[in-house]
Formats: sequence, structure tokens, C-alpha cells
Amino acid sequence: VSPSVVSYVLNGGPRSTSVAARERVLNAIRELDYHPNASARGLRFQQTRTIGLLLSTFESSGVFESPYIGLILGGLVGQLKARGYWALVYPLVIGQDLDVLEGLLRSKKVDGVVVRLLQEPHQTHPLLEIIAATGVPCVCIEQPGAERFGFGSVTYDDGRGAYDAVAYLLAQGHRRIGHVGGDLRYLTARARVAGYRRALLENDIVADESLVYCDAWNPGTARAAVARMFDGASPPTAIFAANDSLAFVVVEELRKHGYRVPEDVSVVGFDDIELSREMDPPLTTVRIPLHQLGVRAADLLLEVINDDPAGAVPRSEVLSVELVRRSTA
Amino acid sequence: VSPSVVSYVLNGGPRSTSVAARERVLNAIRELDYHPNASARGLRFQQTRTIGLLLSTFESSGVFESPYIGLILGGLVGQLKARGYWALVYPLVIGQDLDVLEGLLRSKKVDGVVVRLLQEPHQTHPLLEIIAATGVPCVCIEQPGAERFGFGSVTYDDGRGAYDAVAYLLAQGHRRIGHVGGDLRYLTARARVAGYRRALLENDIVADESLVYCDAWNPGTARAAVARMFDGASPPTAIFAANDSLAFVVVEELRKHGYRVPEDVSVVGFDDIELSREMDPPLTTVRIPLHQLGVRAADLLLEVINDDPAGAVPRSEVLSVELVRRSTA
DNA sequence: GTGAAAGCGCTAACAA
DNA sequence: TTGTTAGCGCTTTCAC
Repeated sequence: VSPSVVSYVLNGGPRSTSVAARERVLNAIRELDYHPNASARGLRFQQTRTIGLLLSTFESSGVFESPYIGLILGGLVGQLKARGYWALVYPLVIGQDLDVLEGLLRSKKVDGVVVRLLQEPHQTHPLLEIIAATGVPCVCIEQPGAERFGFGSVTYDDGRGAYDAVAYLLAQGHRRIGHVGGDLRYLTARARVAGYRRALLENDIVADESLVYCDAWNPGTARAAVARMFDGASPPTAIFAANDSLAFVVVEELRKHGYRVPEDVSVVGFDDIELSREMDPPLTTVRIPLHQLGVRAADLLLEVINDDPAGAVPRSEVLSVELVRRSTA
Repeated sequence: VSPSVVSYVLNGGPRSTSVAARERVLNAIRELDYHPNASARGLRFQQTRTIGLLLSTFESSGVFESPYIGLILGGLVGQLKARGYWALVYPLVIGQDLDVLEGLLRSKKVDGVVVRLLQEPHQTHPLLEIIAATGVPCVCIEQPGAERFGFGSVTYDDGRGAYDAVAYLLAQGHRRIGHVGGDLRYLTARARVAGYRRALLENDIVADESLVYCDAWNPGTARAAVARMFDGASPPTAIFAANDSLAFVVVEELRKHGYRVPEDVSVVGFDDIELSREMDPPLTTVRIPLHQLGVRAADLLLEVINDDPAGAVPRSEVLSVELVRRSTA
């Protein structure tokens, strides 16, 4: 029995095989538990069935610790696995690993990448330029890349979520609403403040700048922010936090200062991580379908890789967020 | 200029090259930004500079959401990256993906694996048997594999941590100490109850079985456990929880029932995830150097792969845990 | 110091 | 239906 027959059997190859031969091959395969060499196949087919997951971060560590990214990763890796692809994770420190990244792409180690974007299109050019130059199929998540690269993207509407959250607070009668924001290097943090501002504006409320604190996703600063807000002459009656971890800390800090939530102060978060369900009282927050985001990104990428007719034109999906009312507002 | 020269230049190859030739090659490489094809090198060298991260789980989803695993992953991936290796993540559902796993290993897609073990040595045999049969270098984390496989491992001492936590509570004068345990399919959960029991025993306290609840890592059951403990005639004055998330929920539930922590009831957790520092009051807990665990696992694996003299004999490291006193006990 | 050529394991076009 | 063979991109031995 010759190599070609084995190949035909294995791949339902371009030629058909006799039942007898197939049997023998199958038996031999089972006996030796033979498995084709991935590198050899990769070399032959020019594809590796591996997808690179480029996880942008500002700090050089800590990507995996975030429950937010964990949710996305779960969807991403799970879906890739279900469709027979492997996931290669690479924590990409912004402004650093670009040369290594180029090596990854040019060496054809991955068939495609999904890249987590944190900033505005023009700031992500250096990164996307490299990806585009290598021609590796790419889907952006969280933030879209610049139009001209033509990469698909799966994002969600930060501004809308923040707007909805604040509009909800306004509808409850709140007029002084504080904001504990995230790290403004993240477009997501900026979009959330913007949504907050827009909601106030549309209700003819002039935003009191002493009530908005954006510094980092850092719990310590969130604590300090609360302390300062309630030091002032007219403290807020509600706080919109840029994410759930921040909201959690805000609730803790309010309690420490003797304020009850939601009786004295209402709090709304963003993301809907597990903590928001488990904390007491459970957090009212803006839910992002993060798992789904991962799943869709995987789907989109595989569509363009296998250029399914549907995927011929790379799509940009904007997942909708939803205010989930629990007990803090 | 011939292919061999390029190779020599690129790899500081087995032959030396003239300065002139080297220059020309280097220039050409830069101009075309040439990068060697990973599959071809993989085929040639029989190695891919990729490490498989086999993340065992019982449920088919949710590995990445756990802050515990996130910390390990951070250390693992970070260290691999620093040493020039890629990380392939594979969520391995216990009792399922064994055939796919065998394919991964036999296809020589990875140079080695670090495998997260959840159970006792004899229960992990099917998995390790496959890895051993394929001869792929392997390091176990969290739990060691059976001796005979000869795989290195990086673990930590659950029993000791639990013992220390409970001994500490006893030293504070507590006599009725409850335990809210984890999912007993996890050896880690069993070891933690065992440590709890041993501490009580050594202090001549008969464990009151109405005070130990092991069901799952599930917050809901933890809540129910607390409720039941404090329904009884003589409720505990302290609770040792099998991990920090559980401890957090326990504190919340105690507060809901009108008990103050630590004045009325003391609580100690396990793991030392970020939440335990951020919650209020900050959690007294047993710290596991999880990041370090990942780093060491990577180091050990690379040692055996590159068979450094030091790594010739695969080592088993047991990282030491440490009670960190904060405010809940 | 450099070029030619074989071979890593696989697939598919070409012959038989 | 099957066997033979070239070639994917790289490295390295061998001959020059």
C-alpha cells in the first residue's frame, strides 16, 4: 500500500479508493495510532488551522486576570475548538511586540488573527498596518480598525450603554449623578464618559465636573473618587461606574461612609461580570454579551478564511448592550 | 547568493560566511522583510517552539473566567513569551477531548505541554497515559501525576494552607468553625477539607458535620450553607471557605443575616485573588503564588525540552502557601 | 567560503 | 484503482 492511497483515504482525497485498501489503511492507522504531522501538512497546505489571539494591553501583565477578557476568551476559544481550530494566545503589549508579531504573521504560523483593539482607529494603525501588510485574515474585537484595512469587527456600543444607564438614573429622578471612569487611554472608557455626558446634556443638566473622576480601572482611585465626591457640598445621589469592578468598590466605599445603596445613593455598573450577580445588593449594570462577542469574532474570522460567500465582504457587527436592573439602582 | 548561505547567516549556521555575503543577505532580508516559514522549520527541526496549555475542566465552559486560572495563565504565557515560545491553549473537558488531544500531541504541533490536573493521580491516568505514550514532554500543575510517568510538577500545599487557616482561627479562640467547601470532584477541595479536619482533630475538637458543607464552588450553595449553619442551635463563630469567591459570598450572606465580620463571625478564604484585597473588609486568606506557579511550570518544561542538565531529572516543586492576615479574621 | 542536493512528512498530479 | 514522483520551505552534509 502506497503513500498516496493513505492520503486519499485520510482526506477522502481527490481519488477514490477500493474498499479493501481503505480497510487496510484504516487498520494500520489504528494500530500504529498514526497521526499526520502538523508541520508537514502546514507546509503542504500553507495553513495550520491555528488562530492567533492578539490580546492588546497597556501594562505588560494581567490580561488574563480580567473577568472581562476571560468571558471573551471563553467564547473565542470555545468556538474555535468547536470548529476544529487551535488557539494561540499572544499578549501584545501596546507599542512593544510589533516585531515579534510580524514574525508570527509572516512565518505563517497562524491562519488568521483576532485582535483586541483598545484605542481609536488612528492609534491602532501601526498594528493593523503590519497585519494588513502580511495579508493575514483578521477580525478586530472591542474596537473596529480603520475602514481602509477592510477587517471585519465585532464590537458593542459603549456610548449607548452608558447613555442608557444614565438615562435610567435620570428617569428615577436623580439629578446629581457622578461618574467613576476608567483609564482614558482606553477608548471604551472615553466612550462611556461620553455617553454619560450626552445623557445629562439631553436632559439639560450641566455636568458638574467635580463629579467625574477618570483615572484608571484602579479600585484605589475609585475609592478616592467616592470620598472626594461626598466631601463636597452637594454630593451626588447616584453614581455611574465605568465597569463592574469599579462599581463594586464604589458600593463598598459608600457603605463604609455610611450611605445605603440604593436608598441613599444608586449605583450602576458596566459589563455584567459574575461579581455583579454575586455582590450584595446585586448590581444594576449594563450587560455586554462578551461570550457572544468571542463566538461571533471566531465565526467571522473563519468565514473570511474559508471565504464563505457570506464572509466575502468582511462584516462589522455591533452587539447590543442591555441595562439589567438588579438592586443597586 | 544561494539558499545555504542564507541559512548560515540566519542561524549563525554550521558554516561561517564572508562578511560581504552576510551583508547582502541581511539587506535582502530587511528589504523583503523575509521571515522563515514556521511549518517548514517545524518539519525540518521537528519542533515548533509552541507549548500546549491543557486546561482541564469538568464543565465544558468557563475556564477562562476564573481569576484563579487567570493568574496561573498570566505567569505561564508571560514566561513562555519571554523565553521565545508560543502558547496554545486547549480547554480539556475531563472525559471528553482525549482523542483530539492525542491528535495534537502525535501531530507534533507542540513541543511540550503543561497540563492542569484536578484529580488524584489514579484518576488522571487516562490523560497522562496518552501524553506519556506520545512522548511529549510534560509538566503537571496544581496536582502531580502518578510517579511512574516521571513528569515534573508544580503544585502547592492545599492541606497545609487549610490547616494553617484553621489553626489560626483556633489560636484566636474559636471553637466552632464551619467550612464552606468546594466541588469535591476537585482534589484541591478535598485536600482543603482534610486540612480543616486535621487542624480541628489536633486540637481535640470533634468536627461537627452540620458545620461542613461541600457542594460546589457555587456561590448559591455557599449562601445556603451559611443560612443553614446559622439556623442551627449552635452556629459557628468562624468560617473557613475553600476559596476567596466563596468566602466573599459567605461574608455577604453573614452581613445579610445581621452578623458583623469579624466581630461576630470570622472568615478566612483561600487563593488570594484580587477580590480579597478589594472587598470590605479585606479578606484574611491563604495566599497561593499562582502567577509564580505558572512561571515555574514554564521554566521546568523548557528545562526538560532543552534538556538542561538541571532539568534532566524532572523536578516536583511544591510552592508554599502563606496565610495573609487582613480584616476578616 | 559557497553551491548542489537530499530529505524532513505530506499531498496531488501524472502514469500506469 | 494504485504506484511514482515532484515539491511545499527549510537546513545541512557533501563536494567543490
